Amino acid sequence: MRDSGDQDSVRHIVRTLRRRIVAWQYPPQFPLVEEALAQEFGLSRSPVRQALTHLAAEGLVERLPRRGFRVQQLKMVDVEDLYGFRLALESQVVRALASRGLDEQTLARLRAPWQDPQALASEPVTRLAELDEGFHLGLAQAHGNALIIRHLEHINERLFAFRELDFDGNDRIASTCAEHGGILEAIVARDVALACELIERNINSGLGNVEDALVRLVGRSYLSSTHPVSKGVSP
Amino acid sequence: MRDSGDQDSVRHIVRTLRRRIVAWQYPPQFPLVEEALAQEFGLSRSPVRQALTHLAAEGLVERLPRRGFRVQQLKMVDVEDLYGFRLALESQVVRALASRGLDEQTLARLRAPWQDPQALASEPVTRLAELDEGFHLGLAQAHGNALIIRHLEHINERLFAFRELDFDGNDRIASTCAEHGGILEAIVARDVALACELIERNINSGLGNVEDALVRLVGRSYLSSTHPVSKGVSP
DNA sequence: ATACACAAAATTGTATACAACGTTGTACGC
DNA sequence: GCGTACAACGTTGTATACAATTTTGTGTAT
Repeated sequence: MRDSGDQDSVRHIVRTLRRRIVAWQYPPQFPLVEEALAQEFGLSRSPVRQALTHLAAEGLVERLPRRGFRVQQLKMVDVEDLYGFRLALESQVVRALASRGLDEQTLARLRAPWQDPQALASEPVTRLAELDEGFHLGLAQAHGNALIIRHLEHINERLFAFRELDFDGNDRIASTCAEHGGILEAIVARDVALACELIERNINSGLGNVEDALVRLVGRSYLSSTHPVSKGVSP
Repeated sequence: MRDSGDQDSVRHIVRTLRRRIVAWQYPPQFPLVEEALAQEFGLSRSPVRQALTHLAAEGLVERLPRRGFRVQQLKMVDVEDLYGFRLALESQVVRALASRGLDEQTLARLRAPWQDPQALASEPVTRLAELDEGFHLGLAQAHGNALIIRHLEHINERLFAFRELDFDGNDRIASTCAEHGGILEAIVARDVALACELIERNINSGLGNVEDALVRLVGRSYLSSTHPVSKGVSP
């Protein structure tokens, strides 16, 4: 019976810790002590240390020279940077697709889930978030740049805790359908500028929703540090 | 006398190995054996292993489950993906800058090195590559997205071996001056579409040059898309 | 009470030991 | 000669030990 995995327990630790961190199961700045984690996973410090090194390279934890690893707190400015990064990648994808076209089959596959807003209304929020991720990732896969695809996946993982906030309001479903449909239309019409404009609006509305939802949900206290969550109250 | 560094030997190993790998001092697929590296650096396997884990996360080496680390070969398709990735980031940067403007001071600093093509002609190629990197990074810093900045820096490191190939031809200097000047002009004129178009042309010409230079230098066999870099003649 | 000095505890960084696994070379059977 | 079984070797994966350093706690002097 293979207990912890036939190949690598490091991967298991990485995955588990990553899921916990992005789901905010640790408070920000929480110190991840090697020995404690080793004991919890029933392993020694060696694989734990490797996992933490990996997570540090991913940016999920920070490593202080002789003081160990701490969970990296996502500040509001980080969320904004992530969305800006995502916007850069996706607008490039959409621009390229609009300029070189999209085959029927891919188009149909991307369009399918967003044809019927009525049906989507009864889906659970998690499912909506998955479909949304699938749409954006599908565009990137149609584009084909492996690096961009990988980074988009990573962004999705990093924003895991926020993905459901995007679909908070009910009217968000209808507008998402409209936006996705519009983007595909613009691509098919080979209208580069329009497609770019629409994806930008789509992503920015997502960011706006997340920001609003955050302020509403957790208040300004949780994510504040350098840049407070609030958009407006500067001295 | 601090021998290997006051804080972390891992960083030293990472930096050293990274420099070697991007400078092609190892043949592709070269196996990086922990014990051998440990002996070379005068350390034990633990820090070496951490360094390799880090490099694997960066994509510079690949890790085979129970068979260790090997240097990841840059195939032509990877170079293309890197340039595509870079294009995504930079065109977003330029678009944002063009739509919100650029202050005089930054503008002057970015423009300065490219005013006088004559003077540049006498600079060594390495210096030209540095200036070029400085221009593109400067734009990103003016934009301000920390993630984008970090990724651009990483791309530059990854493409280290190619950076001088870009300035192979002599007329490349003049055209680079023209292109950079044009980009800044478009930003100042708030012409988003033009700025985007120009940065795309600039980056793509860079990719083209690198591809041409590669084919000229090492032959098409070296970096062929599917094939690993094997110096030996294939059957 | 506060500040400083110093010792004790906790934690990281590194080294080493050992077991599990993969690879390679060789001998044997066909 | 060719293919397979098996042993010897090399390498990774994990555990553990020890040293260096930071943090914490305590006692004393001001």
